[in-house]
Amino acid sequence: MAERFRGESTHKVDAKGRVSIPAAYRRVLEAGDPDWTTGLFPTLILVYHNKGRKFIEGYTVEAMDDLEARIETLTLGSRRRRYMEHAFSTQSLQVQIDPTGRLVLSQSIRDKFGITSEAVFAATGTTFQIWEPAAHAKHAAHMEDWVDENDWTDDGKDNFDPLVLLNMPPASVSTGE
Amino acid sequence: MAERFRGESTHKVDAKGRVSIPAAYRRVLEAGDPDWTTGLFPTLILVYHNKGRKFIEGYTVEAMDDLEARIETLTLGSRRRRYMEHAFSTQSLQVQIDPTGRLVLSQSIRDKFGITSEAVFAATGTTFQIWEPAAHAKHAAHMEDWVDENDWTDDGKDNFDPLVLLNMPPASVSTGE
DNA sequence: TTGCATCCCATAAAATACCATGTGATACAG
DNA sequence: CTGTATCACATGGTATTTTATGGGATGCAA
Repeated sequence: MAERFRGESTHKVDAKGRVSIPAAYRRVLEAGDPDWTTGLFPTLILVYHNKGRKFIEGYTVEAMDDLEARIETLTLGSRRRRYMEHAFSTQSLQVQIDPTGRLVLSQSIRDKFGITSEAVFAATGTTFQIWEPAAHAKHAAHMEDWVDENDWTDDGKDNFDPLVLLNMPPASVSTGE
Repeated sequence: MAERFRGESTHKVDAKGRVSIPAAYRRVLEAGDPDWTTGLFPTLILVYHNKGRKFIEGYTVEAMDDLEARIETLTLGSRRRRYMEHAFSTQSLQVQIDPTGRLVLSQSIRDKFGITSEAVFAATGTTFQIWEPAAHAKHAAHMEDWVDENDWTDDGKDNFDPLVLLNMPPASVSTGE
């Protein structure tokens, strides 16, 4: 099992757009970069399409290879495939961590996500997200609200445990075609 | 079946947030870390989301792999899935036991759970919990109250045996979507 | 020449490694 | 068995190393 991104933290973004990547994430990026060896600085991929999301998504080289392999299983020339390419190839960029553990977010990307002096890093396992702090807070509150709106168990709303979410049949989704 | 955490104990937390892990738990953590061999120090995962709970939860590497595999069966992009990722990846961290059998709880985590000079460790089988002592006492009392409030058998409240709890159909849950 | 993007250097605070001790449990020799 | 040596555990302190963050100088391209 590949190493996974864990944890969340907030970091300063300076006038040049430099941000420190949480040290714990660096270990994962190193492990997920086939070309990395001690002394080198790992490469990662940032996906900045923002259809339905307000964060930049960070992938290890390995994780992006996997995702691309999955995209390539879609029918060549299909809309779905073109859209995935648009979202994950066109609107992404490959960057390298600098010697002090930082990466640079260009002005245009910062503008796109409203990032100014600080950014929140939130891990989700195989990827991590970079958010404008207020947007992240709002998103987190949204998720809590969703949980609060439902009565998940016979044990009262105050005793919700996320694990009950595993005890249910998956929700169905439309295929869109 | 993997080894299981058992027992409870209280340990000092020093100014740096260091706490000894009960020696008995260490054996379980070692057994549950695929990379561990004699002489090494096992890795574990701490989950600190506190929706409906007031404790930090400790997982072996193996137990967390299992949980993640289950999370990955949820539909990618569904609310449920995102919530699980938020709870168990974003609000978690991987740590390693140090040579003296301790782990470090950062200031922010200690603040979140009100932990200051002492912490209670309580085993629950596949995971263990870390509590602020007073919160743990309250929680324990709460559980006893719950038992006392119900008439479980025809044998009178003073003759309650927890094993009767096994003689009941599981409670149903809502799907929330 | 002005706006960026790099590279190099600097530093305070935080995290980690390293070393030390008392104490209780355990093993072992006599 | 019984005194003693050994070991594991819980806990404390100090020394190093990593982080996170800042600034300036350099190169280049619009």
